[in-house]
Amino acid sequence: MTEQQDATPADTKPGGLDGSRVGRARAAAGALSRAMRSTLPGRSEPRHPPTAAPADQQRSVPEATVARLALYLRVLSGLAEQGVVTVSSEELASAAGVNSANLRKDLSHLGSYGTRGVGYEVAVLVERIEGTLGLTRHRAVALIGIGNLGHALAGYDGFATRGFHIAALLDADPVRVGERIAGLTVRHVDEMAEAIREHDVAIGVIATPAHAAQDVCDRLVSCGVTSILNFAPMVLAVPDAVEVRRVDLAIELQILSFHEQRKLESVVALGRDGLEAAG
Amino acid sequence: MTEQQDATPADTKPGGLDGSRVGRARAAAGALSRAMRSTLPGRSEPRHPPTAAPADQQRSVPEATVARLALYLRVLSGLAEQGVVTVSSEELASAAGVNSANLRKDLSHLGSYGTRGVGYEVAVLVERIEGTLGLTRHRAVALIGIGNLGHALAGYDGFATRGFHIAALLDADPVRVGERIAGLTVRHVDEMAEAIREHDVAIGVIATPAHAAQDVCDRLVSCGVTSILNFAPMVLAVPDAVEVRRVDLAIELQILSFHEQRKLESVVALGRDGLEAAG
DNA sequence: GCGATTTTGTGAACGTATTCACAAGTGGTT
DNA sequence: AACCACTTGTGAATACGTTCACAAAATCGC
Repeated sequence: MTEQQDATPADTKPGGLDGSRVGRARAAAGALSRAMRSTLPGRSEPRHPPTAAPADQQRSVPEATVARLALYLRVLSGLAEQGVVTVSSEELASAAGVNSANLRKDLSHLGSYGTRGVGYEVAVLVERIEGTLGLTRHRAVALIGIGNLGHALAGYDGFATRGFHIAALLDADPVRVGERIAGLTVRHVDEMAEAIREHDVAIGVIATPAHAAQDVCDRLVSCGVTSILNFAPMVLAVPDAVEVRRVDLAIELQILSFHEQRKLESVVALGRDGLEAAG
Repeated sequence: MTEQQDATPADTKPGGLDGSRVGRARAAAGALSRAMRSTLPGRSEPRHPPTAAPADQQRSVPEATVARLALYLRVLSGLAEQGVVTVSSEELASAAGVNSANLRKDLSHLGSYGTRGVGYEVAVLVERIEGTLGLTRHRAVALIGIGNLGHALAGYDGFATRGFHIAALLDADPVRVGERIAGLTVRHVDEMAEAIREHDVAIGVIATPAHAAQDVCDRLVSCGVTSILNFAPMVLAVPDAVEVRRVDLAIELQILSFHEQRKLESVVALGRDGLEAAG
């Protein structure tokens, strides 16, 4: 997965200061303002003494596991709807497309509640995973950039179904301001601060064109938003404390293209080898 | 990624044999059409003899590297537009949000063409990366499911800009068939086979509701498509030889939610520790 | 209650990915 | 030509992630 994985790149600073964000030629690395960082206690979470509290296992859930937990949750919801009460690691794993040992290890990170010889209770797992992912709290989302993609996202009900609700739609284009979508009115991006405060927004979703994304991102950060989902095809610079996840459609296609290419090459290589062997 | 990242899940096997896929009540993954698989030569690419051709370094580019190459390409295109001719690993890395050693190692996989003391020529890198990712070939894409998201994808110009072009739009809803979007007419999904043959489609993009996705996927596979980008919120079952990448918006939000949660907890923990220390 | 069977939870082995750190080139300057 | 500042390319070290394999529960049938 990866990829997607680190998300908190280099550089920082919202405001002007180092306006040379990516400057001319080389200024990319430019003056890295390391400001903030003040708090974070070291990030690598030393090992906790064996005296740690027994109940809260959810320290140190590996990143890769987190992504899969969300996936398990999806599969489990489906099972629950079908009235399935218990599920074995083997069943759940194959429905999620992962190795069952991997699944068990993942679940063990949240202080697993399975029963040997039986499996896991679907309801219990759902509850534990939701707790770990923080889905019991209701999280408000602001969506910025109401173009084609923004429209689609605003209308996407997959958000609402799991504790997220879109609380604000923002766009810079006066023509779009005032439009009503999915029960919300599009507001101007300059009202971002109010909108975020009003609805206690925790997550910003950027669906603007690339050229506007960094500015929108900086504004979100300065409003205190520390989690951003970025659909704009570019790398955002943010302070360490802000978590950015990028969804890049063109890159996904390029990765697929690579695999197509490789299949082709291996066919060619096989053919060549065959000829060589035969010649 | 993440993540996002493995994409070719567990199991397979065409025939019955291990019919016990996932059992009854728990039949989440249901009747998986496992057809095909016929060809694939073994997937794990044994080690090649040391006599391998010297020029084609592109065997064994690690998965994680591939994802980043696409990212570098994006950054490099931006630099090229700005007229930048050479770039150092440090500059490029920080613009892409990765470690510079990591970047150099990535580039070394494609038989790097940098100059010590100077850096890389932007144009050369672009060319090498495009070659490695197979972007020199023109790749036709079929998009299935023309709802909100499908519309947005059909209109997204980020596809066209890098060697991909949407060759067919398909939907199961007769109401949508006939609609014209971005110069294409929506055809009925039953015409998939013709459409794919006509345009030599290499990649399928699924933007249908979850309940239709597996069926569409099976059809794509039976038409010989071996690369699929799946936006439907579910795990697709496919033969080993087919590469699936999933883009799941709700899961992205849930991962962000987890990090929000963790920040919160660490604040709470710090507070508690502080009190304990003080008390 | 006991053995057969199932399935969890996890140590250990393995594999992949990232980062460090530095020798070896390169171009520019004197 | 000798030096300096810079930057690549890569071995070695480290970190992270997955899979294996099996002991330790748990249930069931008798």
